[in-house]
Amino acid sequence: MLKAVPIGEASRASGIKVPTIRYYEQIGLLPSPPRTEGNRRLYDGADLKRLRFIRHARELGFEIEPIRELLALAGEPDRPCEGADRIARAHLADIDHKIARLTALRLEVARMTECTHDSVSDCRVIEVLGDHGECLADKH
Amino acid sequence: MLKAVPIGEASRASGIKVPTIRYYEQIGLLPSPPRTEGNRRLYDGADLKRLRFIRHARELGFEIEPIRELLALAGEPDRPCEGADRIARAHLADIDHKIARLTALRLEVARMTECTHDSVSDCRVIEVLGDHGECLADKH
DNA sequence: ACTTGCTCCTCTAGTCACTAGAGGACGTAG
DNA sequence: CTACGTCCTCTAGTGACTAGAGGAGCAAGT
Repeated sequence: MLKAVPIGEASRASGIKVPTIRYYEQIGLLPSPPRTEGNRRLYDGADLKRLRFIRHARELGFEIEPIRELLALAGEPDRPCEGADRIARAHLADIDHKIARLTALRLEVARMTECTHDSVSDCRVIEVLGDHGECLADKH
Repeated sequence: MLKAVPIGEASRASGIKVPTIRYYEQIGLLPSPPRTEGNRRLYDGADLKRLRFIRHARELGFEIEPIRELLALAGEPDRPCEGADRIARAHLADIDHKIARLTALRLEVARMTECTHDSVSDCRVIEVLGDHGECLADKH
């Protein structure tokens, strides 16, 4: 309500790039703001708050659809906790899964790079990649 | 040289889906194999080896371009180690970077889900996402 | 010979979350 | 009045596939 700002300033205030803000509007994550006579978007304080919410959620690795749900839940001050909590827990499980997978990969790639490096034609990197039996785990 | 197989069998033997094999051929990761009179691809042992190499590298999280380089290096038995080792080490650094970032995210999302759950209108999930000051770190 | 069912072919378009660029209009400071 | 920055819309590109349409080849059974 204090003042409405153009998209560039909304971008600076939220840390979201200008084309990305327009993209969020296009996919309906952000409501279409009013325009000036010159057809330029004008964002108010609520829009900026929403943008910062989105940015923070994206930084935490939430995908767009969960963010859409979280925004809907944040909109109604009654019982947001169950739904929001479920989404956050699902995301946490996803993060744990990714960390576990990357840790397994790390181990194998590290083993691979333990190349004696003096030997020339028997490179562990190439060898390990070529020989499937060298692999520790195949799980996704 | 033992026998050439059609794409479906190459898929089963390598664990790479049929459309993906065709895609690899399209982007030049895999040479175009000879065809039967009926225009069907025929893969020999070297092709299957290459496919398994690619699959294993993909499973370890290598991207296509690094794999392309690794395949080129594997092709010449002289001095493959320096280049291959560099690629593998770069990938390892990338994995470490991702793990570090995910670990930081995990901490924050976990903190977020420590919701007392009895309180209704003050949900930590929504609150943390809305309030930027709650954030521990902003780094990418 | 015919049909059934599987595999194969090419081609296009869709995924996710943007990003880049073209080509143009507006707004303001000098 | 001109220069520059900001804004507009629209299209296409990214990576690494995946899905589907629409059709042809091929082997086995009737």
